[in-house]
Amino acid sequence: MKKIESIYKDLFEKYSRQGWWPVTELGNTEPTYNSRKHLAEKQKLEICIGAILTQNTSWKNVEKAIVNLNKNKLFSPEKLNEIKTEKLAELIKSSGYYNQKAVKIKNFIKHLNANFGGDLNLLFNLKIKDLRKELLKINGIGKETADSIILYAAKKPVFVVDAYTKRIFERLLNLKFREYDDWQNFFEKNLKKEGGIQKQEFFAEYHALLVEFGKNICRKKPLCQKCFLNKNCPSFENKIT
DNA sequence: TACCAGGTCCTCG
DNA sequence: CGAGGACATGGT
Repeated sequence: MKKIESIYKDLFEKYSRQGWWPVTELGNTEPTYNSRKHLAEKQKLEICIGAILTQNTSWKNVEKAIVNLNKNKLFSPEKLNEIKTEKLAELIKSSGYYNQKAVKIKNFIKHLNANFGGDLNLLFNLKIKDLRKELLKINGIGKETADSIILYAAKKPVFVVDAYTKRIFERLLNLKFREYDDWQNFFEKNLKKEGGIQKQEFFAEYHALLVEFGKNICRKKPLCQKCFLNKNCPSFENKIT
């Protein structure tokens, strides 16, 4: 078994299923973790907005913003189109960078409405490559945010690379790439099955597990003593604990 | 108190 | 290109 496969196995055995992406059940206001097989329109939009809100921000702060948006029934292309940027910024304040993020959300909605008639399914019908290109046209959506949307809202198999992913594999495998796409290619090539591409569920789970591991153990200042993967970790052996 | 969090864009050199 | 800065709240 490849190292990145056994790392997944160890993480899953330790943390079990993460149920990403957290989404609000219809009628409620707070997002919950509970891998849904099917997402309502409203929930897909919530994931897109959530992906923007969580840029360089802890999820707890994003949750408060999502609750506000839910209470105001704003997760619809029409409502988000109508609301003033300043008003939106106020509602998402807890997520930080709120002025920028309000503009980013508006940019996303404008693009969706102008080019896809406000229909996320129409956008998500694009092939992965085209969908990614489309999302990257929007000012405020970078590669990680685009891939999160593709993986968790459109439910297509892409490997999301975030700060945790890079940090964890730099330490665990001495892995280091300059470009985001090089990181992503590494995982997608090495996690490909013989029969074809890996399942979306697997990439979704792997990314979520890495976040959990990165938050609890492989922090910026890592807790190597507590780490259940330190056996073959070069960073641990080098005493960078 | 200082540091960190599920990044992205813009501006320089 | 690629480094460096701006954006900002809330938790530890």
